[in-house]
Amino acid sequence: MPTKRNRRVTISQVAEESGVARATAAFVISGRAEQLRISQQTIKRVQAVAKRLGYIPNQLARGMITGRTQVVGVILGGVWGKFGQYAIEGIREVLDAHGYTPFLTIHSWDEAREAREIDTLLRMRADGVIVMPQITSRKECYEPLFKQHVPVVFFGDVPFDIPEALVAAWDVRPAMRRLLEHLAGRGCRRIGLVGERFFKFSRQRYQVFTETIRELGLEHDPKWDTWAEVGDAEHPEWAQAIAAMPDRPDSIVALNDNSGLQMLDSLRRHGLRVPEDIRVAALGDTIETVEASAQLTAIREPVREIGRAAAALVLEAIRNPELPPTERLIDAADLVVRMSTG
Amino acid sequence: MPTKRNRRVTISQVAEESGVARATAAFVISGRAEQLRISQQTIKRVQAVAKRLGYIPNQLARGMITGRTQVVGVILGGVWGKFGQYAIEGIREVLDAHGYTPFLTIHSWDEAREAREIDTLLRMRADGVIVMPQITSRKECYEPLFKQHVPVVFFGDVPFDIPEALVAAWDVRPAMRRLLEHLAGRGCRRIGLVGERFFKFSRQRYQVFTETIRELGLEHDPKWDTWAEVGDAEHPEWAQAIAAMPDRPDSIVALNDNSGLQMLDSLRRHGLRVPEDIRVAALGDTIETVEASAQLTAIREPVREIGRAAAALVLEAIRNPELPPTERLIDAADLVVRMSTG
DNA sequence: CTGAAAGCGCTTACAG
DNA sequence: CTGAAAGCGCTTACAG
Repeated sequence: MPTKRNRRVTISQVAEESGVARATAAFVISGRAEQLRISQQTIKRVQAVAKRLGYIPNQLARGMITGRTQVVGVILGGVWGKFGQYAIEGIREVLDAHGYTPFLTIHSWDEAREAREIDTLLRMRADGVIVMPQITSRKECYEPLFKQHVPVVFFGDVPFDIPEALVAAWDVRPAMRRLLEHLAGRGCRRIGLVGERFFKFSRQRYQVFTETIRELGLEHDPKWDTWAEVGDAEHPEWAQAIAAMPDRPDSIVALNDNSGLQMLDSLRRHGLRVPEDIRVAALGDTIETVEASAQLTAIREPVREIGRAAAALVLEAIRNPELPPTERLIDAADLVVRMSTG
Repeated sequence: MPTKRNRRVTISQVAEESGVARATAAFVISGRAEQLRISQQTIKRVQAVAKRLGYIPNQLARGMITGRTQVVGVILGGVWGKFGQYAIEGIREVLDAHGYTPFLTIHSWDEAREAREIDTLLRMRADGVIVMPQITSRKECYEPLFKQHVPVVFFGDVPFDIPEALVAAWDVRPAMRRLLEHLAGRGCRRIGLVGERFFKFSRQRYQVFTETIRELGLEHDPKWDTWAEVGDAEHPEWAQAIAAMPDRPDSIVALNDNSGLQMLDSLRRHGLRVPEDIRVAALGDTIETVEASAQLTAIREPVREIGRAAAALVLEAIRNPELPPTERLIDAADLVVRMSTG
């Protein structure tokens, strides 16, 4: 018989080779040697042997014992655009500092896929999960995580049927104000809106929108609003009603850049010139569609910061299972002026 | 004392609740019930109980026993551009079909980061690794994987000091031919080149370039060539020499789109008009820099297909540790004509 | 510091 | 099918 393949160096071998007890070696390796008042000399020796033998701790075994894998699942939509990169970097920065590893997965904007990824993370016994929810996913999708008491932090937004959750997201109030002031500065007075109803925060953003309109003394008529009813579909017909209005708005605020880009496209199809006839500005600047977004005035979402907040929150929840529902809101209002507002 | 947190349902509980032996339950759950000639009735019962209890197998425990985690580490540069998305989708498609899970990590074009990610995958006992090597990384970086006999498949290219490896990459010969024929069709005769020396395949691409030049009866003078000596740095000075040449080339082929984009920029800085004075065309169309790449004629790299090949190869290597060094080359020559060739 | 021991949740031969 | 058992590699309390 050949020797068993993949036979790795174990802590027992390190102990034996060092001439110490297994417990001693284990304490040295896990960096808690002081607890046992182990001499510096012994520590050095064990460390040297571990290095020489190429010892690499088995996280599986560790996880079995401690009940902690030190892994946090991260479910993204996909790896398009800068959004994902910044989000990951922010998340990783914080997890790293606390000895946790992100386990990155991707739902590709597919509900079934998202459910599968969640199942995988559950089997892998991730200690917690950070998820950018798929736009049509509902509470049911995350139920398995809740049932197993795996802390879930929602990144950016929450399905609206999950009223209480751990959330790290953008505080859009300052951004909304900045956006509307920018439009007002361009002479706009009559402000319409375009957005997607699916998420809780999208709805809250609408409220922020109407409140800010009022504060700034601008006009808003709900009949100028356009709401997407389906997830990813395109909406070339959106601007049809707007184009036909005698008293149409002079500008449109988009609750996210995706709907802003689609509105931009739709306005043109229906013969409206941007920015001459109508201006468009969006919350969020994730640049999914590149050429188009180069034309859309928008406010950058502080993705990296939200990533950090999300990671910090999931770690808190891992440490304290009793942590109540929490919303961490990051404000930022970094305006990028482009063609769509002239 | 509170009950221990995170206490999950175990196979023993499923067995007990089903009134069968633990071994029986284990066989049913792992889908090998026939081996023990377990009755359909028992199978149904155990499955029903498992479902009712919300049993989720512990992959850690499984991995401990079998020596296989069913996890394949995937190390990408980052999640910018379409490249990553397509690569992941291709990889996942194949891994999924074989019961493996991709463990996605990102080196962010940082050598130290790449080494850390590798260490993490080693601790997690990934069964194999697919890596898009960081451009300046050398053999040393992957040594820990080799030492532990973890199969490594290089995606797209290999550091040049690793002569023998498992590789899934693009067969650029047909693409090169297509690109040069396209340039010839635009009246080009004198072809220069720009590229990065760091990788093995970049070097091979040069050979393919010169051979194809010869086959097509085109001209090439090595003094027209530009080689990047450093990784990610920008090279605004690149075109200086070219602009000054009395007998300069009428077109430049880039060995990847990044160097093509930089050359495009550099040519303009030095007063050359593209495509009037000089044309540029690239191998690879990963669209990292968006606005710029909208101008660069290029041939798409078959990233999704390479992903599939890479995944298939790593699975073979996991099954057969004796698998000799292998190169899986995918050919594709999907030309996208843009401004840079007029 | 040592040494023996229990136990994490599972797989897997083995005798019945 | 059952039942008892070994073992994967580790952590962790415990008596010395």
